[in-house]
Amino acid sequence: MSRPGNGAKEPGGRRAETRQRLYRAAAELIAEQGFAATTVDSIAERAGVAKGTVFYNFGSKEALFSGLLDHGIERLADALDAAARGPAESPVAVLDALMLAQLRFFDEYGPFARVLLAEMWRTAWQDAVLRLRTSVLAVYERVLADAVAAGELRPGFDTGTAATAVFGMVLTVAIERRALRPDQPVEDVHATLVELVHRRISP
Amino acid sequence: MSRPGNGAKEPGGRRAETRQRLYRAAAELIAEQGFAATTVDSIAERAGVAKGTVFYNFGSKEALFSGLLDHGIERLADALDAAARGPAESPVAVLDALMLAQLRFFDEYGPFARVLLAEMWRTAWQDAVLRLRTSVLAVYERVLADAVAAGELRPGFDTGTAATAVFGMVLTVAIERRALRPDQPVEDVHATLVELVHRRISP
DNA sequence: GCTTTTGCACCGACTGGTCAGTTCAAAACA
DNA sequence: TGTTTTGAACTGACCAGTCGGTGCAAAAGC
Repeated sequence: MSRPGNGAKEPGGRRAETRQRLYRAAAELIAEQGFAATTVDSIAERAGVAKGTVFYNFGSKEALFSGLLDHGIERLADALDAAARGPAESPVAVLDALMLAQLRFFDEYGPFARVLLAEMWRTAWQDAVLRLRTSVLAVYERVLADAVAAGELRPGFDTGTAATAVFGMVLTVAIERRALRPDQPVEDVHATLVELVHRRISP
Repeated sequence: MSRPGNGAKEPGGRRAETRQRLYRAAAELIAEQGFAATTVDSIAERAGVAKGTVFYNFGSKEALFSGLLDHGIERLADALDAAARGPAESPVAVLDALMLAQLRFFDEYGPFARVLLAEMWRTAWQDAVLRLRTSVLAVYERVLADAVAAGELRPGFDTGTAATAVFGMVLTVAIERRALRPDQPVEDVHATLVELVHRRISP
């Protein structure tokens, strides 16, 4: 039958590329207008694809969006994991690296950052939020726990809240920079955040 | 004309109360579902009012939302201003007070916090964002600038980015707490944020 | 006093338009 | 050859905004 057989796995495949284009178009439009205000027609048009293709590939508007969230969260988790595995002198230095990696990721996938921020706490996508918590926030929390273990943070420090705090801080700043100060180097923003969090200040 | 003509000004007036109820209902529903997905019918229903009343009072769905944003931003700005004017030993202590005030405000008006987070960067509401920046973020920025002047922060420190960072951090944490840890005292969350930002840590 | 008028605030059925999702035959691909 | 995409027509639900009408309390008239 004409049901989605496979072909979705191979990264370079025709179908995979169509999906990428749809993800990109959907992220842009939803970032601009929100999920409900974005029509499937407009997504298809921006992706340069027929409307039928959207339903052939995803089955529904919701499934497309759900796939988009999963896709983005997975890539973000990969980026943070990679940063966390790099060489670093101390847990706190790893925290720096994480923040920079998150900034760079959202610099590249700006529309996704806005989608994530806007939809993150919507009860409709609780599954995706759960994945965000277990695969992205967990990276931050682990590093903070390491810092506690290394004596760089007080024992008993609430690493869960702190992880959310740092993630939200970077997310907000990344979006603000893209919207209002696109020319400011990411490194400068990162330096400010590091100073703010680490108090590495020389008056 | 023969009669009060407005009635919108007097806080206890019938019309003012209707508007308050509509703001509240709209904030709750939009926080849950987003602006576009929220119908005027549902807002009216939750407010215990007929649909026509919404249009009588605000003219359009957009105008209602715009009014809601302004209303909330104004109250938030007032809350932060009050906190900033309170007695404090140093600019950094004022920063603490600001974060606590913001946490408390969003604790009380949780739905508004989510609306703000989700819609803040939507180009459609640029005016409201501008008001947020000039009346809310400016309070943070001023305090940070004071800290620079007092030698508590390095000269040249990017107070604009830092203000956004702190605001976004508190906003994110406030929403997460309400959604996932409603029993945790606001003061505990505040303490964690203060430690994170101030490095007041005793290993 | 007490009756009538005025107009604010509200009501809710109705309308005109929009959009998600379906269907399918034909074409393009690989 | 089987898979994927196309494009266009169709439907059924849904929704913002409209509009004629109601209730009511204060002011004006008597």
